[in-house]
Amino acid sequence: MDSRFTNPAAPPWLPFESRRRARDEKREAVLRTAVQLFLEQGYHRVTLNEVAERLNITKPALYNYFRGKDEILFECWSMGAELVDSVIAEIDAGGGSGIVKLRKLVHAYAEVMAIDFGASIVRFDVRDLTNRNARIARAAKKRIDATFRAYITAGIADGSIKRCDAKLAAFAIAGSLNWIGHWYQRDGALSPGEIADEFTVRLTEGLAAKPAQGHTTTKTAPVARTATREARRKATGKKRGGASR
Amino acid sequence: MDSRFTNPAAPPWLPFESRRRARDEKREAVLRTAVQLFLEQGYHRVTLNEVAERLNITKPALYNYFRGKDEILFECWSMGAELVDSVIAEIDAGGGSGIVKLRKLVHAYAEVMAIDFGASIVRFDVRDLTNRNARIARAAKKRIDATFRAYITAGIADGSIKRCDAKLAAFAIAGSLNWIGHWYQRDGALSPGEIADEFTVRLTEGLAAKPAQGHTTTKTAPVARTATREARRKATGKKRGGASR
DNA sequence: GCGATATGTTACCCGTGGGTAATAAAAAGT
DNA sequence: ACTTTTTATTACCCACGGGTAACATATCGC
Repeated sequence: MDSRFTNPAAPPWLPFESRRRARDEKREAVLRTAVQLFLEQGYHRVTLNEVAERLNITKPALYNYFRGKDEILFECWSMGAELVDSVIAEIDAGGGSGIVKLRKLVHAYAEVMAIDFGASIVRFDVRDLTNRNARIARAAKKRIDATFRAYITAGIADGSIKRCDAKLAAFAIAGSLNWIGHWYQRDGALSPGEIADEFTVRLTEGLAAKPAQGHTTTKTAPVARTATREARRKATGKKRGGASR
Repeated sequence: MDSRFTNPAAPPWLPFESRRRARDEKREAVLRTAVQLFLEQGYHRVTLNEVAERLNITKPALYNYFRGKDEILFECWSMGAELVDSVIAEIDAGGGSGIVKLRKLVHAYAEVMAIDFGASIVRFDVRDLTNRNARIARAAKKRIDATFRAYITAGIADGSIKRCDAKLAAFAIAGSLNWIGHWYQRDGALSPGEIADEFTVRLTEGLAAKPAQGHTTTKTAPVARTATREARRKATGKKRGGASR
């Protein structure tokens, strides 16, 4: 079997092979490679030469797809943010009490942390981004935190969650989940599913008004990329933010 | 009142003032300044010139106290690790069931995360250290994690904590606490004490076998620097690790 | 007071790595 | 088949910042 299909980050530029794949595929291939390297070694220790080398191209070729290193970082980050956004959108679309929504969020968020792009949300340093992009990133993080808080507040209101400081409870839960992004590794003993299941009960058992009503088999559909990205992709190659940098 | 006494990181090199303070005081002043800058801007964005400037000296002067930037980083990290070590030592010295020890640890650890040196344990990237120091750092982190796990295991054994996966429970709790180091800020709405109190109940209420026996007023003495550092300080200026770098 | 040691300073080196021409070679359009 | 556009390459620039050498000046033991 061709390793290009088994290796998640295999580059479409295999030497001496047809290079006629679509631009977007290549762009994403860059991001997949970059996010791996960034997580592995840390943004500052990864050189663009290194990224390019893994893709069987050279550094300047990257500039056909991105305006600079920091934009690659931001796009990786963005991919992760979209994962979370789609998760939240789906939960909001569905119904349920506060505690049910919270449990869904905890479960799905835990799984996102086990994905490279997902982990990048919490492991990348927003200070490495341009001012403009940093603001976007911070706003997104704030929205995510607000969602945790909203579900808890809703749960207290509808009686499914017992009285507590929603702000601190959200911090505690989100912190615990974010930390997964720092210790999880694919080849570890725990699968993303196991981690998500365990964290779902562990992080909410103290909050539930009732001792926990049987197993929460209300699984969210496996995280998938949405189409929201499509639109923005077309804007590539245009000017970068004004007051940034 | 002289700002030197109110500002926590005021340098002892005030211009045109007597510079005859002890070497160790200056060394620590460097660390206090460095840790602040590192947390504020991130290790890679802080230049040694900048550190020196804040201390009213010049870059090469720093090399009288440290062998290089990474050693400064490690020593900052080390200060934090000692805070945790002393906390654990104190708890181990005292008695109590598993849940009591765990609560003490959670409370004290939360407070450590609100201290610059404490936050540095979780916010600095071990990959910025030399191989030798990175090993030391990783080992220390492992010991801390093992302590959380040990208290939980002990609690399950003595019946004060209900059955659960000790490994994942420890990850959940430690993650939540570590995350404090990422969001806490001195000028925020929450005081370290409030955070510690809230986290102590929030993170252990789900684990306790009994619904929580009144307020846990078993406060650990405020975190203080131990004397263990004294010995090592004397070794300064000697050769650095062999296979490192 | 006087040499030895500790602690600074100024001036410099140089490796690193992001970013940019200038240019070649495919792909695509017509 | 030809031009045009896209995509990649080779060769280079240069700012930045960690680290060092050579030198100046306190401080201290005696």
